[in-house]
Amino acid sequence: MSFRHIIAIMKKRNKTKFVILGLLTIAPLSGYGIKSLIDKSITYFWSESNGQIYPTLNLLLKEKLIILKERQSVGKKIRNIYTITKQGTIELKKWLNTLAEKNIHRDETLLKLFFGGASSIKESIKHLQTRKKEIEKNLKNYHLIQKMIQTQEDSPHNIYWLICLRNGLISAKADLKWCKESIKTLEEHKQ
Amino acid sequence: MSFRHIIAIMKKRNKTKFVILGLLTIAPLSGYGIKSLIDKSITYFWSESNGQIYPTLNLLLKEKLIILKERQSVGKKIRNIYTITKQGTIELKKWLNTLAEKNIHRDETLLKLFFGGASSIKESIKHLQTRKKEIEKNLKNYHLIQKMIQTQEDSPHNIYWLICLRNGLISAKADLKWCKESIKTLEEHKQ
DNA sequence: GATTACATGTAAGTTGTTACATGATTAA
DNA sequence: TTAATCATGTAACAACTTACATGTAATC
Repeated sequence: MSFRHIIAIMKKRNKTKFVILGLLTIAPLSGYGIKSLIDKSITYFWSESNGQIYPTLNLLLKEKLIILKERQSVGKKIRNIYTITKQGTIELKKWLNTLAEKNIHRDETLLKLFFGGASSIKESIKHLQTRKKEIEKNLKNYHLIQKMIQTQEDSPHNIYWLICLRNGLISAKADLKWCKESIKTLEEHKQ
Repeated sequence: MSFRHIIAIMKKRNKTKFVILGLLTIAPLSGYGIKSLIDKSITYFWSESNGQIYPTLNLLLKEKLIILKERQSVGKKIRNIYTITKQGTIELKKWLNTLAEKNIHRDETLLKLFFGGASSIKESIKHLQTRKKEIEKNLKNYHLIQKMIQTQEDSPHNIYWLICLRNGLISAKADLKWCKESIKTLEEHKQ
């Protein structure tokens, strides 16, 4: 036990806090609603689990960054709807205006391809084909989301949502191109 | 405390193990060598910290998937060089031939852009410009790595490394295009 | 009558990073 | 002589997932 262990270790940025605050600027939501919204919208670049959401919700309540707007109780069913507070929007804005940390992305498919020499061309092609299918599925979904955003009434969020969506579209298309090209390269190499 | 907590919870896939095994198929390496090689090669799609590498190295020794090939001792300096065992290559191959888990990628920049409506156009453009600079830096590095691989003698790894590199190049270019386009969109929206 | 969706929450784990300690060697 | 690089390792934490418990309400 040395000195360094006594002094406080650098606080980690709990991003779940800001994801929740951000979503509450769109509409008041329950914990369940937050999880569903994440899975329907930002899931392609961000995800959260219930084990993160519910405890964070209580933390935010304690810090007065959100408040319980409504507590529905039909029979024994409980439903908590939260709203962001003024202090909450201030904290969110502070974080939004802060430089993003360098994002560390981990891609298991690429890792397996990198070590392809220790396996076989056949297996590597299989990984690429699985990836290809996944991208094609995502692409279809992106198009659906795009229509949904474009047909809804104008909101200050729309421009930002379309930008994020466009990132998904462009990246997916590029990745797809790479898949096709790489499958071809490996197949030619086989002969 | 219920039954579910007594029965073993599903084992997690320790991917650090396979990263190390994979790198040892390229050459015998020390812990330090492994860390350096990761930072010079696969860092764009995979990273590991010393806190993961050294304990895993001892785990792999215990499981006999690697062996201590050489123990250099000049003065008091210690240096452990590890080699992969036959059993190690078998385990690696097993993992390589297994479907990759769906990769969850978390992108803080996109998250901040998604909530841009709670901040300002100016701040959102700033995030995009930071991203743009980062990609441009990466692109330069990709070109350097590409030359390095292409000028070195032919090895069974080359084709796979070039495929991974090409993913970096294609993705980076697509992302850069998106950055430029999005900056323009937001700037036009300002007026 | 069974399944799915709605709804909240936690225990127990795994995974991963950070910030050090320790000390040798090499280059400016 | 100072700084950087080489080299191994760990304590303390933060972050995150999984697999449940425990219900209600709606729908097929």
